[in-house]
Amino acid sequence: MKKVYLKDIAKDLNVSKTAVSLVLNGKGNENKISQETQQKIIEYAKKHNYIPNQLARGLSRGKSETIGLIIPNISDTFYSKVAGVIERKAKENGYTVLFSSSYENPEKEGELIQSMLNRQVDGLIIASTQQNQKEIDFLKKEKFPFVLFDRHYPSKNTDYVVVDNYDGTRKITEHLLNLGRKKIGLITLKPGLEPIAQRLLGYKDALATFNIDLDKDYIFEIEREEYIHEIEKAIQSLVLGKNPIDAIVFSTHYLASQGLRLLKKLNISVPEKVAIVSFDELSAFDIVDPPITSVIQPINKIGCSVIDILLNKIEGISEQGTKGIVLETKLEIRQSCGQ
Amino acid sequence: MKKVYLKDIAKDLNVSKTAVSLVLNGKGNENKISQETQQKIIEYAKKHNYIPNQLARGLSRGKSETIGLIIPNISDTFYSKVAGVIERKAKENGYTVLFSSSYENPEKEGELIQSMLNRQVDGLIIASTQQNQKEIDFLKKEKFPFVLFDRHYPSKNTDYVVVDNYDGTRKITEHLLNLGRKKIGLITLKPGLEPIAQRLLGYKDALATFNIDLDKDYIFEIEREEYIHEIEKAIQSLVLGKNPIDAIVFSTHYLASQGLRLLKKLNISVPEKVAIVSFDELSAFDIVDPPITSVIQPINKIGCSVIDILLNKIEGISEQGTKGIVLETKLEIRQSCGQ
DNA sequence: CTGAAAGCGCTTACAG
DNA sequence: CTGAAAGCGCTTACAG
Repeated sequence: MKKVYLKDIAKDLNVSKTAVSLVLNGKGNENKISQETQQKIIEYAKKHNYIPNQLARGLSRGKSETIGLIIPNISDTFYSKVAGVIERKAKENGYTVLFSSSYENPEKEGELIQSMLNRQVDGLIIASTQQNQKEIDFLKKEKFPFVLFDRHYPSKNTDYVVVDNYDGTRKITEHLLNLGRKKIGLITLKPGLEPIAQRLLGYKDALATFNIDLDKDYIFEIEREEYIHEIEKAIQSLVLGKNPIDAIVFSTHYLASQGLRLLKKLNISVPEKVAIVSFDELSAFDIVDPPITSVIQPINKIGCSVIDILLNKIEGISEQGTKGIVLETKLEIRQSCGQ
Repeated sequence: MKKVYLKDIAKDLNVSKTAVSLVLNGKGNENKISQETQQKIIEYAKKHNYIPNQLARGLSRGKSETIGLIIPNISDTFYSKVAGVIERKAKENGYTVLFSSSYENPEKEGELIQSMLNRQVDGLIIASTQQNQKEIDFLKKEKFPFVLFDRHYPSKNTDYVVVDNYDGTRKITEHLLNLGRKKIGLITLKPGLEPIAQRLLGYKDALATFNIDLDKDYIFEIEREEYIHEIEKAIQSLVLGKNPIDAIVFSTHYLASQGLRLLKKLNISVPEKVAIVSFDELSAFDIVDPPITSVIQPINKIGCSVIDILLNKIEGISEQGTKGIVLETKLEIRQSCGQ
């Protein structure tokens, strides 16, 4: 069975390519093509398993019905879950999604943006490394539809969807303070990303609210690629140092789980001796020993908001300016913070 | 800044489109285009931010440099991790990956295959619902490059990469038996998927090896979409029934974590009263209370093997027949099985 | 209602 | 070394 093309159908059925194209795109009626002809064409297409070439179609129409999704890492729970929501919503609207991971590498991210543009995606969704000013400016200048999520460029006027990282960390730190913990460490990542900056701020402001002086030795800013190694030093210093802490705030789920692993190894009782809380979570955090108190991100809302904004942009419904959405997080109190 | 095309470069530089195309595709030297001209073209392209249209390129060359990945659910850890590996490897070889989730819906899977074909992907990777004989046959007939993973069609002669589900479950069940557990329940999914069938077999054969009669009441085959609800009944029946078990084998990570949640709720001590083990794991299973003994799948190897086979197929290096790879699993003994 | 034709933006023999 | 031209497989005014 050889491949069949539009022209084959047209020839075999003694109609024009135009007619075939129109009918197969559901424009038969509005172009007043006889029911009989339409029937004939549709049946033939089905019978011979006609597969329209989207490349040709896209080229001709200047639209690919594809959305590009660039995230730090598809294997990370948070991103894979958001990706799931985005994909589902995109599909519902007739779009396929092309995804790629930047692995936090700005150059790679730049290349990915280029590559997506090459492929004529109709729009772009990016959880950025925040170090590609140039590309973002380019997209803006070209008025190319895109929306940032999770990490945006606060200084730039773009569409974005983020959660309130400041508020989340602040709430959770204050929760520890309310429980009487006074010496609270923070294990977070090296500066560079807006959410991380916000989480640091939230922690600091919570302490300030309770009139507790900030102890620089209580804050560890870890290199992401080296976190397994560096977090060990951080924990040891916080727990076994001269002035041991009684609680730790972890700014990501992987820092929290690794931190807990190490605390267990050191036989530090959690939460009795050291209470811990995490920004973001893993799906088993509720059955961990002890269950980890976490700041929960509204995954579904994030994905839906992103797609909504993007599709409106693509379809030109809302060209008036840009839209920034900041979503609330939710505190999930579990045992690790000492309730 | 308006968009620039091949023809613009050619015109502005007073060379032919051919020359521009050749140079930009790195074929300048082999076509003996003067260094000077090449330089000129490359600079111009960079300066004006020339973005070649991959749709046009693909259409013209009959190759899209894209791979389609169809999985049950991108949000599931296992698939998102394999997807990560596949994406990385694909990228290294110049391919972008188009991904879509079937959500275990055969019709949807069929549509996705069609859609990917429409988009002229060069090859397809599928973790199938195993209910699309027709599509698979079609791909085979067309000699379209594709490889199945995780779930394949045992009766069909295709390329595939799976793990030894039978062996994994058997090993882990025997481990329980060796520890003296005799009344071992199985909580698994309704039949339909090859891995699930194999896991059931492994469990049964392990019991047989130890001369233990199979008790039908100990096996619960759960409807996936209803698992939260159904597993509750299963656990209650196994644990609180007239003939309570002393161990449970869970055939997936989400069944295991949900099962443990329920056992905790019922105040059943694990592993003292009931030992549990899981096929596959979540990343926090080692810090869960108690840490869950699991059969680990070689994620990285799965992804690499899949890509290897597919790329060979696409590039026509190995047309001779099909290749089936069965990878070994690893037992990770933790506390939940009573060691 | 229908058909011939131009065009989408590339690549690639082919002739010089 | 280079250019004109055909072709990839569609869509879509436009003329009838």
